[in-house]
Amino acid sequence: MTLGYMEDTAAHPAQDAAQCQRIKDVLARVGDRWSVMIVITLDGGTMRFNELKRHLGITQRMLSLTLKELERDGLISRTYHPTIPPKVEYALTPLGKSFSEPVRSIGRWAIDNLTNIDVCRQRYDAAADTPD
Amino acid sequence: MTLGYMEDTAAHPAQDAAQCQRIKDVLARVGDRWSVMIVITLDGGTMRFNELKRHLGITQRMLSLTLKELERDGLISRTYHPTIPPKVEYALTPLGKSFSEPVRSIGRWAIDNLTNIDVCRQRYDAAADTPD
DNA sequence: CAGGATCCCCCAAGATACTG
DNA sequence: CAGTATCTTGGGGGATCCTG
Repeated sequence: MTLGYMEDTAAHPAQDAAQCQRIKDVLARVGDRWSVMIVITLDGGTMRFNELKRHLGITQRMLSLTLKELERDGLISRTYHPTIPPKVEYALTPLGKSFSEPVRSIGRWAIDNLTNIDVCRQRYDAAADTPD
Repeated sequence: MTLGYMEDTAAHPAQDAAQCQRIKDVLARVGDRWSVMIVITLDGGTMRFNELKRHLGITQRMLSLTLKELERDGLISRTYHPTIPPKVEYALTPLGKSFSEPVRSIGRWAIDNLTNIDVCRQRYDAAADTPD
């Protein structure tokens, strides 16, 4: 599988289609805004629930849901300390850490090209204002 | 900027916050399902509108909108051939190609860890069924 | 063929309130 | 503190029809 052209080949059409679907699934999870932000954040070290909440400016609900999904996928671990008040720590698993690498490369690209994209947008918008 | 912990530091709080926001913006564009799929597909070579449409199983509307955004961001180029019938070719720009690299690394990670994630999910779901 | 214009639906995600 | 439960809404995105 090449990640490039992904059309059905005469050779193994159904298999490719299935693979593509699976990749879409993973990318859906991975592409999710909050998932990415959480992974990036936890890459900096273990954090508690409300720490993440404040840090990301995410709502309680979305944080809770996203963390559960990430834990289900094995990307993060949840450690509950039955103290009073309770304390729950979230951290990247080895799988999560391996995932954070390509994610960081995307992040780095984003940083490196922020202004680049801005220039493109301005040029595009300017051209739209002056049609011809 | 480290992409790790991104909390306000005493040093430059506002700047960090602004950067984070920008990164979120770019990731929002980049994280978009169709944007990623289109970039991956075009990484395989130039394609026409309906080719992309068939290939991705995307609706006309979404394809049109997403292509416009990608063009605005300078990731893809649009070449119009005023023939009859008209012919429009889409291709990655150099910026788009540079972006496709980290995207491909994510794709590769996804492929490498599909089964890995499946196992984690099954284990998680099984544990949920047998709550201790 | 390449797309613009419209209508419409559904659910992702925010806000709010409550609990162990 | 670390969540769950419930209600509500914006807009993402599909379907359909139309044009140069």
